[in-house]
Amino acid sequence: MTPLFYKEQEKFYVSVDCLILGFKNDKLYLLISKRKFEPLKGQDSLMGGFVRAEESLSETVSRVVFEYTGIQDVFMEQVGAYGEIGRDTGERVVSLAYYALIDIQYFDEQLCKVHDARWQELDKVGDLIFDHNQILNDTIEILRNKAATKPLGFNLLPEKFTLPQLQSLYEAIYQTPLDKRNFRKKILEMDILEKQEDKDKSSSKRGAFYYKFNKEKYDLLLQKGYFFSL
Amino acid sequence: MTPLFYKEQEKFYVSVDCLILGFKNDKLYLLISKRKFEPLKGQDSLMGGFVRAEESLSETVSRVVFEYTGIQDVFMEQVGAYGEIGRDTGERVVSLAYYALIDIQYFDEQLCKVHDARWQELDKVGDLIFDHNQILNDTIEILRNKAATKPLGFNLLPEKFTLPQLQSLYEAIYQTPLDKRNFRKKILEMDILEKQEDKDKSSSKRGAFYYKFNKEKYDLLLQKGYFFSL
DNA sequence: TCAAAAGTGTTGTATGTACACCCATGG
DNA sequence: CCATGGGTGTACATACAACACTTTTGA
Repeated sequence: MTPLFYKEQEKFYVSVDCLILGFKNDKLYLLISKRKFEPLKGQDSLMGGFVRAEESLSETVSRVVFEYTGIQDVFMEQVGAYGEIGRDTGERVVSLAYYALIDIQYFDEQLCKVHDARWQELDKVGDLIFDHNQILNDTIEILRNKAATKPLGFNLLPEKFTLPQLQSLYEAIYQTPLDKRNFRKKILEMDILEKQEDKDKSSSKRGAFYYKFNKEKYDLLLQKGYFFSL
Repeated sequence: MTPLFYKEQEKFYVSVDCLILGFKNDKLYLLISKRKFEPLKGQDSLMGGFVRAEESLSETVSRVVFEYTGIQDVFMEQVGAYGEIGRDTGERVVSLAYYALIDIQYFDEQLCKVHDARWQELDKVGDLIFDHNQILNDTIEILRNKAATKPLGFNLLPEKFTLPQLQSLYEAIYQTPLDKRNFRKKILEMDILEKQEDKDKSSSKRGAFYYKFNKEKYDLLLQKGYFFSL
């Protein structure tokens, strides 16, 4: 069955490393865990898993994300492939990195104990194993570029969110303060948000109106050659 | 030596697929070849090769690019990983795609016969095997985005080039005509080109001055927070 | 009543875009 | 001497950046 030419080739372990990102308290957090096996057992690590024969790469990512968060159908994108010979000090492993953006309210806190995991502020992540810090840096760069031209951010927020929340999310992504009036003007002009009638009173006495992202409107605008930009 | 946990995992064939791009006659060309082995022997395909145990991924790419072009030290970047289960109809192969930008004057034409390869206009590439058309589309999108913010284009030109040449290159990348005066103003304002004293008279009687890209100047400007944009 | 966060417009500046003519030269 | 591609500047429109006060309401 397998053509001869293939049989002469080497085979490799293939894994995925997942950068699971969440947003709370106006800050971005990365889920990291203590590695469960040798080498470097007990060190901080991204969430990972080996690809199985019956899985596509994205299925592996979905499995890993579900295993560590309890959430399914999350937004994810590929960061890249990492294949230096000595990157994994155990064996040669080619790793495909993906980031996943989750709505942290659905995160199953129990799993932190199960996996010895924790949420770490994105800009305070310390040393990770192997090339995971490199992967993280690459991810942050990609995330910043993508967030400016694609409406990724909404994946990190609940279905209903306020404009101050949305603004602080983008401030966290870009690590820079944004002007409130300019931000609101720009996002509202895009006409992809729907104002709700109720308010979030959890962070002020006056309360801030909830909004919803309208994906249908956004997709329609896309077809008309419209480009998101924040 | 190999930790136990690894041994329980599956291994996979890992290959690289290279999108080798060149620029001539004011057009972008992709190098494609007839596949040399089954399945789909004889069909149009990207340049590819299996990763070897003693090679990093980028070493594999360098080897493949050299094998098919005779050129070393080319500019290359990763496009992504392609790992659907049935993407390669022979066996399961996880493929890492890279694009390489070459100065086509150094291309070894002999190799076309050796590998049954040819240069195909980028916007006239027909059906390729497996998911190679998908990979090509992804590459074009990445290339367009990168070319707008990084000085990639110079990798496709000789060391000395003219502004009309450079403009037609960017027109080929973006598939849109650019205004001559605006283009020249913008690129010259950046102060990363060095005007030479001699002219290229091959395409006009008057002749167009040669310019060189000054990488040192560019790197210096980068440190000062400068951003390339075309 | 007051502290704390939500909400609201205008103006100047910079950047991008559109546009037409003269120049140099080889044949 | 003329056809061909190379080279040049300005005016207008649009997008971006800076900036301060009023509103609401629970404690």
